Amino acid sequence: MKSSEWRTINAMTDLITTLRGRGFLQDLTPGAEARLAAGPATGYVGFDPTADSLHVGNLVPIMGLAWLQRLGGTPIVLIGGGTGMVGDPGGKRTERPILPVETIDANVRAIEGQLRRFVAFDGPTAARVRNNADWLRPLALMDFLRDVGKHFTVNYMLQKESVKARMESGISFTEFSYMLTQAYDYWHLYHADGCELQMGGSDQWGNITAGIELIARRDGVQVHGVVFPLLTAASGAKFGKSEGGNVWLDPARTSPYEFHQFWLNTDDRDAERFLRLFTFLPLERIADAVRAQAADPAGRLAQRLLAREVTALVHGEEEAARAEGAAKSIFGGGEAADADYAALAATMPSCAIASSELDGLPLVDALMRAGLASSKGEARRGIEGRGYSINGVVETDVNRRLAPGDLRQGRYVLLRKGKKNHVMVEVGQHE
RNA sequence: GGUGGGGUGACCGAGUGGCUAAUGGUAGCAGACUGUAAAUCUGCCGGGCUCUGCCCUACGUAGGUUCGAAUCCUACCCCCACCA
Repeated sequence: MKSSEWRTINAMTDLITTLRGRGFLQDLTPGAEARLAAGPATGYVGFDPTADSLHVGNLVPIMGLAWLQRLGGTPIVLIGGGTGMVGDPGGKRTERPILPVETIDANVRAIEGQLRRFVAFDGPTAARVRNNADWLRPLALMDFLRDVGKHFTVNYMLQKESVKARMESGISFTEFSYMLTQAYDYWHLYHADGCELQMGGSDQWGNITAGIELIARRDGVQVHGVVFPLLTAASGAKFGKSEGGNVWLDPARTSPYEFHQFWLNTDDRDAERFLRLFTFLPLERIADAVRAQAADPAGRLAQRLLAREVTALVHGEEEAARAEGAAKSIFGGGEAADADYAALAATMPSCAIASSELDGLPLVDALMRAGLASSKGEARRGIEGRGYSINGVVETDVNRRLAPGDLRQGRYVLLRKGKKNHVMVEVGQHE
């Protein structure tokens, strides 16, 4: 993000205006707008520590927090190290597995690191990280029942969509109680950090309002909530999936190249919406890009801009440029020039193979190693269906074996599945 | 606790003794067409192999009947509905 594009506006009233203008506002509690117009607030968003990395599906709330800070507020990142042990019934059709405590703790640390790319941890509105394990795990059951449970009727809880949706398939008492633990989080952050705003996906509405309810009852204070729309791609597919897997922020899970490709492949119908949600670009700049896109759809300028910006935001300018260069080299037509191979290897998914193994390695095995096939049978069928290529040349021989002659730059072989999935096989110097 | 219904591949959902690795739909993957888009059409879609074929695993779990079982029997586990 270029510094010229950062806009620092102090009036907090702009938060709602900005969020609304960019499509973040699904719903907000009565009074939220007036409160935010009155001055900067401290607000929080919770993240589940169910994996050791956040994924693009988490980006909307992350951007929400970032805007909060840019417009004068203090962001709190709440990591659910305690609630992660319970599991939110919202959006889930079935009971969630409960993760071991050690796993959750490790995930908490990883996620915290990733969020540092989006919010500043210094300055007068420095972001704070809180882990609800700190107050939820020591919490005694009797205290919880008295201090939190007493303020809610089961009738109220049954009204919540997240619970209603599970009345058919069943819901455990543990997950039923989830909203109370989240309500308690809000109450705790209100007291410990003066937090007056909670943001989250629209599936969090019930949990957020439960927290507001708790604070109103115990303290007679009105706090606020804002929820973001849940994203679906125009095609109806789940947002944030690619090749059947999540698109992660962790470069070790999703390479910068793949990350860039994910955004580049955005449906035309989603491009504008995504530019507003996932970049800090001024709305006028986005409108320009959309106009250019309409004039020349094949140029896909909006997607290019989106991919460039989001990749830079998550992985840095350098990685974004590298991913863009790799895309150009691979999709520019023809086989990539020899000299490009080393550069491609730096940003694309890759897999290492010992030099002693390469000669004579069956292609089907190489494809498995590269993760481009989940079984040899699948690899064989794919080859027969003209779905795989080596260094840009379609391979149709099921019994094909790799040979030193396949190496480019002495150590690279580019395997491709379909049009878009590439893995750079890199031969190790040793062994 | 009682009565009834049910547990099939990623999901939904057929299938009531051999022709069933199991109909159909969705999702996914690949091919064609394109703009690395959408829509459409085509193929694939449990795993392995010495691959016009062969072998293994699979229809909640464990046994049993049978030449042969997802299909029949027994026990157990789990889910749902109604009643208590």
